[in-house]
Amino acid sequence: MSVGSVRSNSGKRTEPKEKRRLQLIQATIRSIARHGLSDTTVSTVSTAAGLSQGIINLHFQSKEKLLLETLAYIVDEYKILWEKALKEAGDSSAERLAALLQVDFHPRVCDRNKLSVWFAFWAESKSRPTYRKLCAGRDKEYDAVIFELCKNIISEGKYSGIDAELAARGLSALTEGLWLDMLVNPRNMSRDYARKVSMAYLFHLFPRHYPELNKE
Amino acid sequence: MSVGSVRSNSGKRTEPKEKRRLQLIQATIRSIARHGLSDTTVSTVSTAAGLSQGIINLHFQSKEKLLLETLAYIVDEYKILWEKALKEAGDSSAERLAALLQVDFHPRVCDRNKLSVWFAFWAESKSRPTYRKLCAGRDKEYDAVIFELCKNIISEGKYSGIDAELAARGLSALTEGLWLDMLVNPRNMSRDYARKVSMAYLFHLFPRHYPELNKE
DNA sequence: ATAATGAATGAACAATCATTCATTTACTAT
DNA sequence: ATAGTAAATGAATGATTGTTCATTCATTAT
Repeated sequence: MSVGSVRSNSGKRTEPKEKRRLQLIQATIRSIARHGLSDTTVSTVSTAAGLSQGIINLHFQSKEKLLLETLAYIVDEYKILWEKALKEAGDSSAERLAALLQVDFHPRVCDRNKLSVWFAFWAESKSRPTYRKLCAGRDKEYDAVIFELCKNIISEGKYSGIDAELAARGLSALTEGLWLDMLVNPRNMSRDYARKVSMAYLFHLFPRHYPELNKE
Repeated sequence: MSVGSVRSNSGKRTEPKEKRRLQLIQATIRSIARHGLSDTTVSTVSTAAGLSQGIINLHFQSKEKLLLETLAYIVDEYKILWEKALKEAGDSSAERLAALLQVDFHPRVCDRNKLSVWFAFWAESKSRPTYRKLCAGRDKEYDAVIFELCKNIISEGKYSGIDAELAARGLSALTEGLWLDMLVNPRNMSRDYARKVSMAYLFHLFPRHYPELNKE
């Protein structure tokens, strides 16, 4: 993924390899969003990129590999974003958990084109183990972090009657469900409202840790 | 959908029209679950049904119409299930809301093959208005009912600091997210556990209405 | 039994798809 | 400038797809 010492020569007919690959991946995202995965063909992608038919087999060996790298690109971007958020967040578990949710509703993550890609691959993950494995990496780490944070908050706040795992699983499922609503029915679910729904859940779980949420 | 006065002649080579159509719809569900929507062809469906190639264009005019009717079938089944649950439920809003969640995690709804179909069409709904419209009907009614129930429970229980719409949207998003987890990672999310996550959410929202949930 | 009906078949067809590769084009080094 | 290298093209290819339809077959009515 390193761009390295690539000279800036945008618009030229021949671009450096990594730049073309990225361009094609982004064109793939747009094509999946516009036509759906079923109707995404080599032709729709290369047209979206403004390039020729053969370009895909030149830079990726096959259409299937392009699709896999497109999924990997989105998974990677998401992971980088929330790892960065964790680094920059404060020390308290409550802050760190809130920071994670900020990422989940960040414009770069909630972009409707990218959501199309997430759900396109999730939908086919049952029949394609390769897709599932790529996504499973994300889930495992992410869920573990959220679980730890919930556990800390519960013991810090001496909350009784809250199971950390139930709360954590609920939180991550809630996020996924809100993503789906934003994808399918964007008029009824904006990014900002989704964030509010998610924060309301946090407030009801841990009222003493998120008192300010009650006033929004 | 009325089977009417159809004589039972299972196994015969020529079945009544409605029976064949249902058989093909169920084969389509299995095919989408097994191969994904992208790789579901007329051939995979007819093979899954144990019938010949031409059968699909005979009973449905095209593959596209078969897919639409398959989605409509699942949407319909779900609607019938939760309308029936509402009729049979008690009068209190708390009971009625719990009854709805029971349906959401009913084996007939959470069947992994059917979840594959839901998500396959949701994933493509952005590019196919026809799919979105079919699903939108479900969402609108369902969300309205959940919202009303939440509103009633809030006023009954004099809960302060809970916005009914935030709670309702959260509840329906949570369900969808749990469905996704059951589809993508069934080992980590069973039907029973999903139900528990969802009930825990209810308990934290309305603790005085669902005291028993805290002991499970 | 026989004829009539229509459901089911599957080979054939046209369209669409991913992939290949000989050719063209652009950039770099000398 | 020129040769050499790499990138990009797009027509051609073979495989796959949805659809059609003449034929076969099972059931029903006479």
